[in-house]
Amino acid sequence: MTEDVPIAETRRGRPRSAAAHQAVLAATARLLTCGDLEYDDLTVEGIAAEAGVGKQTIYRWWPQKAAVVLEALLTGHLQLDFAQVPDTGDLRADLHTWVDQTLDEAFTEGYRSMARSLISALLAGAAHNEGFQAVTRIWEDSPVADRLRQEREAGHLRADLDASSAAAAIASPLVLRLLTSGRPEAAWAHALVDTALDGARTR
Amino acid sequence: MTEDVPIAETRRGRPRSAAAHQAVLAATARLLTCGDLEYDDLTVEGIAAEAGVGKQTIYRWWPQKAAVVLEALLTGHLQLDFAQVPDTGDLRADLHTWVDQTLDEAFTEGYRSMARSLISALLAGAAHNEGFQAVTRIWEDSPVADRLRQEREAGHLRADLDASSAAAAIASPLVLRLLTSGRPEAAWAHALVDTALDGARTR
Amino acid sequence: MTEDVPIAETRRGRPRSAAAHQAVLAATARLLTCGDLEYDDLTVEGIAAEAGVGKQTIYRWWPQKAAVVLEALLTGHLQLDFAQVPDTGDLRADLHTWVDQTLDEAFTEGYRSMARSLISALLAGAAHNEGFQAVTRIWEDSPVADRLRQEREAGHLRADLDASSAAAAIASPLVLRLLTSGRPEAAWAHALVDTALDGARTR
Amino acid sequence: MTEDVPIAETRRGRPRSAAAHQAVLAATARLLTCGDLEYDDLTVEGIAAEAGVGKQTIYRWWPQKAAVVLEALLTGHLQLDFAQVPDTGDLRADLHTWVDQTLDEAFTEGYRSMARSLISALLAGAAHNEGFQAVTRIWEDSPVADRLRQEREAGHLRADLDASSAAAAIASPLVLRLLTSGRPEAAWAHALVDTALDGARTR
DNA sequence: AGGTAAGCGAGACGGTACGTCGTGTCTTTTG
DNA sequence: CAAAAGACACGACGTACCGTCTCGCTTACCT
Repeated sequence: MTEDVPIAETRRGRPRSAAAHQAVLAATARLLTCGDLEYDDLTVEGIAAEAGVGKQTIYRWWPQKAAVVLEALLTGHLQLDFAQVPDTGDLRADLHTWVDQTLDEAFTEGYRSMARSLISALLAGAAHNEGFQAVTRIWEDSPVADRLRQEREAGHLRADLDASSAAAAIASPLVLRLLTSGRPEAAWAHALVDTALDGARTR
Repeated sequence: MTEDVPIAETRRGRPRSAAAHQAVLAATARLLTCGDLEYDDLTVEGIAAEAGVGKQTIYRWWPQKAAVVLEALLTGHLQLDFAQVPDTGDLRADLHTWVDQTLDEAFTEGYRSMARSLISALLAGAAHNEGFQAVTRIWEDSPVADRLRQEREAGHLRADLDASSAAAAIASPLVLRLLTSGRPEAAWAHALVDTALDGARTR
Repeated sequence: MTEDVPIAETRRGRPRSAAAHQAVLAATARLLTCGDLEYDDLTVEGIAAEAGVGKQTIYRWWPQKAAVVLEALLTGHLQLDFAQVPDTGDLRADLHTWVDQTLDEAFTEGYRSMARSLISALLAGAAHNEGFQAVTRIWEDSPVADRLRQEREAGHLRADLDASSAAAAIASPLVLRLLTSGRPEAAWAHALVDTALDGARTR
Repeated sequence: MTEDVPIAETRRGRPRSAAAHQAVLAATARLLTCGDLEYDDLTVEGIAAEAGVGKQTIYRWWPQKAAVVLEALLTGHLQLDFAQVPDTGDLRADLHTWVDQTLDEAFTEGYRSMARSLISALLAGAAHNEGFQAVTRIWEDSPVADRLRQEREAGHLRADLDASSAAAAIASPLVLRLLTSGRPEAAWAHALVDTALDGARTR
């Protein structure tokens, strides 16, 4: 996030306080996680206060609020991972289970506000900042993609399968539904898995 | 958006001005479309000024900025539709074409800021407002869903296919990519179509 | 205030409501008296609501808020009289008593807010409206003036005494002190009476 | 106005900008004096704009509009002093002259709107704010009081005369008249002086 | 060892927009 | 046809944050 290319160029003056840096990221994560704070309600002043840090210290190191959130995300202060895909040997059943689990978790109250925080951050930041593209990895490089790759190697799936794309076909619709507050029916979600596995065409 | 339950309950006092109502929606669309205005830069005061309307009139009828934008969207003042799916008889080729077209359009500058406007509005609003679920229709009831239904009726697709779900498997990943500013590679997008049609499994 | 000369001229349509007129004045007095409402906090909307009357009905008959208050004052809906001057035969003692009483009353909480309401109204109105000069009568034609006139007729005071002016010399300083929230010392107030009776010059 | 208790308590953070402080007072005086602005028409937003200052800066230091005006008054940014009392040796003639001058000045248009500004400020503020009692000094510590004190020391007036009280007996009625827009007759005003000097009683 | 160049918490600064409130006008239905 | 109800355009209110700017420190390198 912050350009840290100290090419032997020893900086003069007081060095950056690592403590302040961490405090900011931790405060950000704390506010988004525990509080009932949406991303939009998150303020730089609020972060500074929570972190016990001067506002200027934040502006010195991050160009905008979204950058703070993104760094909190990428450094793991803010966790937003999907559940693991179980492995019973039956891919279809495993993915159905994963989809159900994911929806269960997603529509748990605490999680949802955090998830929306993430996506709001993503959007607000991504609109103007190239670095934010990384966020798509969250669903495109999800455990689902790993499993699909693994099954492909085992020869159970098409050899030319684009695992990332196929994972996105399952996870992206779920993410968008998660954001719009309407929990989809299980059948709809299972159909996503079935379509991705079997295709729409008659076999 | 506005409760229109005309239970013969004749309202007293001056009736709501349809002109003001329309002026607000039109002004909103005008600002987002023609101007170089992002959703975040759109202000209630700005809408009121552009519409020649009192600020209070907006707050009287819409709880938040996002609701105004949503209504502008749903009433067609703000157009954000997907392209039509061409019909050459070859479903796969048609969908590939549609995907390419959609990405071309989406990564046109003017369109993108408007599209992000939509989704930001959606998110800010959807988090707390049940009415906003309607926004999912934009991609789940897209022309792709219609085409899939039509092909299913013609017997070219599985009879038990959930067309909405399958359309989402194609459109949702595109929407999310659109929001995160990184244009996906054509191969990735085509793979979405192929997975949806043929499935991941070996046939 | 309002021309109410319905000279047998049978008007068509719904007759003007005397009840509404009275209700407005009564509501005004009620709000200023009982409530903890200052004049500035008094609103036309508030009066209309309290009176169960349309806002327009008020604007139809009075040009401004101050005019309503003034009429309430002049018609006695709003009482703001000074205490009577006792008559023990000793003018000086009587005026000292009156001054003490007036201050006691004035610095009673309920009274003060009403009195300030009056004066605020007076000022707001008087600045732009000739009719408001009448308000000066409250202190210049106070019971003190009457008593001075009476004593002058009895030959106890100078025959050429301007009773109104002399009464003002006593009452006006009290009124201004009342408005500025600092209760004057009794000695200062008694000195007002003594100066007015004996003059500043050595005798 | 602002608590200036410099208890060696070194304040942290950026110190208050004296420039902004002065700019606000100057702008207030400028608007009330030069403009055709009544006190009621004076807005905090207007002051901020005229002063080139953020609105919050005003609210940070003054609780209400009236307090700004009062401070402008007390610091001399806004001049509202009475004329000097001439000194020809003849006290009565001098006071008559002063009264006439004061009324002439008071009923000059420019002055009056400013004067009402003062009193409106006074009232709105004084009702709830102890600090506003200072305003009474404007008429009770007027040049008249000084002159009376001086004459008392010279033995021309009663040794026990309360000069402040006697000055109030002359000035307060004038102030109230000034506020209620009716210019009193000269005779009435002269009678005030005569009563204050000679008393009402027959000598 | 002292000088000096940052960084630090704090918080005031000029701004912009917020969402609310009150004004005085207007347009309905009701009596 | 006036009165009630209440929506309307307008504009000020007081608040919340923005991103910038002093302050008086503290820290750690560099003479």
